Amino acid sequence: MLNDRKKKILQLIIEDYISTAEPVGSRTIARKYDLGLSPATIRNEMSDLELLGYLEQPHTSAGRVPSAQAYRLYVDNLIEPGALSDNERALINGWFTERRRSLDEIFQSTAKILSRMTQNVSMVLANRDAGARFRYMKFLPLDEHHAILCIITDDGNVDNCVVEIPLGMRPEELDYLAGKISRLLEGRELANISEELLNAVHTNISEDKILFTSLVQSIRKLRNKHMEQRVFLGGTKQLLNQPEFRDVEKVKNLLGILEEERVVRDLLKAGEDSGLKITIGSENKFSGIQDCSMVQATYRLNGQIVGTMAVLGPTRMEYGKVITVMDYLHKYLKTMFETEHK
Amino acid sequence: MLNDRKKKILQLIIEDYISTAEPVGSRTIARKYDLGLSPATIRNEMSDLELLGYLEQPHTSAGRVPSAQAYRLYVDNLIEPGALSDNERALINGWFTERRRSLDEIFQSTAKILSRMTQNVSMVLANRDAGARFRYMKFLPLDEHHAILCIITDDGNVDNCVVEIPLGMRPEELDYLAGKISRLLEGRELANISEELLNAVHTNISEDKILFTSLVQSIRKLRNKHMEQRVFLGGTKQLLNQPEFRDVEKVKNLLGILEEERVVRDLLKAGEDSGLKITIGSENKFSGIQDCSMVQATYRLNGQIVGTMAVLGPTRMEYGKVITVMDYLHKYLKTMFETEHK
DNA sequence: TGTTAGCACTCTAAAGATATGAGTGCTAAC
DNA sequence: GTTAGCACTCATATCTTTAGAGTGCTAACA
Repeated sequence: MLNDRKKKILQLIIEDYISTAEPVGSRTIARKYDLGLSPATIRNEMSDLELLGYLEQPHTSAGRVPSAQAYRLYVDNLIEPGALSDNERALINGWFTERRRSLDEIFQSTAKILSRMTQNVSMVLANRDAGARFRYMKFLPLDEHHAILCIITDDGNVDNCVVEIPLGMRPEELDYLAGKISRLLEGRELANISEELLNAVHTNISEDKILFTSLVQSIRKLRNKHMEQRVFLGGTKQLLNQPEFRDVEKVKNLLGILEEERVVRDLLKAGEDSGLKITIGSENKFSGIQDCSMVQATYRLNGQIVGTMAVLGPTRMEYGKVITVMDYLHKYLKTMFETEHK
Repeated sequence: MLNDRKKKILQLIIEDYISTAEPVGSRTIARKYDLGLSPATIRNEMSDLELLGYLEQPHTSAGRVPSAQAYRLYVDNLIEPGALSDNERALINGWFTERRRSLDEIFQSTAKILSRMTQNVSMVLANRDAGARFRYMKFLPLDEHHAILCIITDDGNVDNCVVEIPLGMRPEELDYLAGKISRLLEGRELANISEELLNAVHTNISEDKILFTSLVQSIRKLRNKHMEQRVFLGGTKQLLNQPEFRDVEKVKNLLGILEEERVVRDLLKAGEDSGLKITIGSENKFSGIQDCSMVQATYRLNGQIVGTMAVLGPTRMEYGKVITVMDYLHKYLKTMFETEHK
């Protein structure tokens, strides 16, 4: 479609615009990059590129700005995947080791790093071990009326909640109950502990109806809690570094959207299927961010979606850098998870 | 010191400035509020107030703006504690019931409500049950090499972590160990489980040195985790609604400070002793927020500090409203905690 | 046929000039 | 003690001018 020279010029314009945020003129290209062409020639080419829909002019006497179509071509064909500098790599490693006690903190760190490295807002959607299996449950006595119900999954996670128990129930009885239920649910993926199964548990055992209703309720609650997807945001501050958000109104607008966890969740879920997804400007169907671009990467472990991370920013985004960073983070997380889960 | 008329005029100026963020002129006061005085008279009074250090002029032909000294007088003497409207009360209750499964979520909601109601940044420092007592510990078997160590406190909380155990150790042995340690620590406030005590536990029991070192380590870790103070922020978005933060640079500045959890923690800890503390402008010793005011309230349960909440904003802050909201939240949280802990 | 120098033209953004108006301080009269 | 009147100040808004970056077009050149 475009000859090599046009492509080259377009690429330079895009990259110049990405780094300066200023409309790019023919002279700039001629001066900054040694193409062996005069401004006039470049001007002619730019004129063509505009006609083809790749460039736009904010006004007659400004330079030109890449269109969404140009960015699309750029990320699909022109982009050259870069590598992180040793410095950056060290920075990332440092941030990660700073805090990483729990899964949540790892995801939070991921969001933070992503935003720091890309100077944009980052979002991480963590699927809490959807594949975890029920191992067993156990009661820990608390006082005469209460015990703590613990559910242990095969990845070594414990979820617990307080349940009410009938007065005078002995520990052995509780152990017996726990064992009975455990045998029914053992080895099940939490995701597959359906309502039907819970109901089956309920009817199957008839020792103490009232206690059981509350127990099944608690199991359900813990199951949901364990499976809950969590959203982590990063870089609402970096946002302010982007010239596009010099205007406070725009910032408010975007922050308003990000504040709604539900919206962010939907946004991320929408792009979860493909490994790497880049949405440019109005390609995105969510209102309010149609002048933004989003780069999203979804990661799996044994086929299961572990999480999805995304960077949201102006269409003028360092796509190459973003992809490189995400790639590095992916590898990092991968080894981290694999050693963790042995 | 000031006669009643001066006080009244000063109060009106402060309140007008708080609500409009514009320097207040003598005519405005005369027109808006029916004092039975002409602008000229008010002008004379204002001139006096300026001489006394209560008012400042941004420039000759602007109105006047209250000084820090004026705000100090205002919060100490002039302020009239308001009441929340039914509407606001309903709003708060709604936000609280929206999510309140865990302690953390309650504190997070508190921060959110505080910022929404006051249109300022809010901070909540939660002392995780400093008074909780060790009840007992228990091992939940996981696999051949690992068990989950659970520590149960008298408030029904369970903290857990995975510990490595020697191959072939039987559940009964683990139970025996757990019992032995539990007897040593039982009834102790977690805060009082000192390093010495842990060392005593360590030397006291000589069954399996290596296992024990790791166990004591884990207990220490869980103790620290349980006692960890947590910081919750709210309303970084509301910040942008304040005219003082129309300038993106200022926003960045403040957000930069709030991003450092350590700084926020120190900031809040500094004002923890008194019940209600209002710091105006440069009264605050922390750099970067010296053109801001902070209203902070610390709450106790049985003498123990449960948490401290604060609102940070421009010196032009609705002090009355902030205090009213905090007061309401305090009562709300109090009943919530008391019913929770019976 | 592709490339380039030259030049008139366009249009924004910065700089400068002018006008408006809110607010003050002071004086003199009530 | 209060107030009307008036000159004065100064930030802000508006208009005007200027400078400069960039374009499109034409004509000449390889």
